[in-house]
Amino acid sequence: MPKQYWLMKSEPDAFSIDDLAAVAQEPWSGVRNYQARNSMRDDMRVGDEVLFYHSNAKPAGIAGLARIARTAYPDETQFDPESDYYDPKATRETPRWFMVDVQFVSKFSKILSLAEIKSHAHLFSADFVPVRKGSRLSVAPVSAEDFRTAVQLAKSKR
DNA sequence: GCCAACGTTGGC
DNA sequence: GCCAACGTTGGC
Repeated sequence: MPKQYWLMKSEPDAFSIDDLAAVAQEPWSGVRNYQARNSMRDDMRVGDEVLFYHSNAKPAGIAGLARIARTAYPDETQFDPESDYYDPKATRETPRWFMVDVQFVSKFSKILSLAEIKSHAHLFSADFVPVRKGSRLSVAPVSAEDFRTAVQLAKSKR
């Protein structure tokens, strides 16, 4: 399968691009959306490239790049009654939620804000998640073209 | 804090 | 299987 591209959202108050840089690699636990899970479980491959998006941030936008370092395996937090992400319907025999490992690649010198992305919406496909109204997917596929465009835009900033 | 958009749940 | 109610996401 050719390399694929993704956008993954995180609230920087909880886990930012700086946090990812500090740990180098992180299990992406806590995803509790079926579409996002299916993308991680079925489609992500080691080496896939990721736009790391800060949501609920000032400003919101793409903060840097990451890559997939490990394919999907069961998210331990679903089995932990103490966890916010506990799922009583999940069992170790039939886990419901999966996670991948995400590895830090780079932090943009300046965040590519959502406002900037929208002001250049014509450069992106209509499917590009940040320009799609009301998109709430925490993990979403991105076309190779949109990925490249986002990286170029970010790097053209100073 | 507001609220639109969207996903999930559960009654029928 | 439909769909209203509800909860959450996420930009502003």
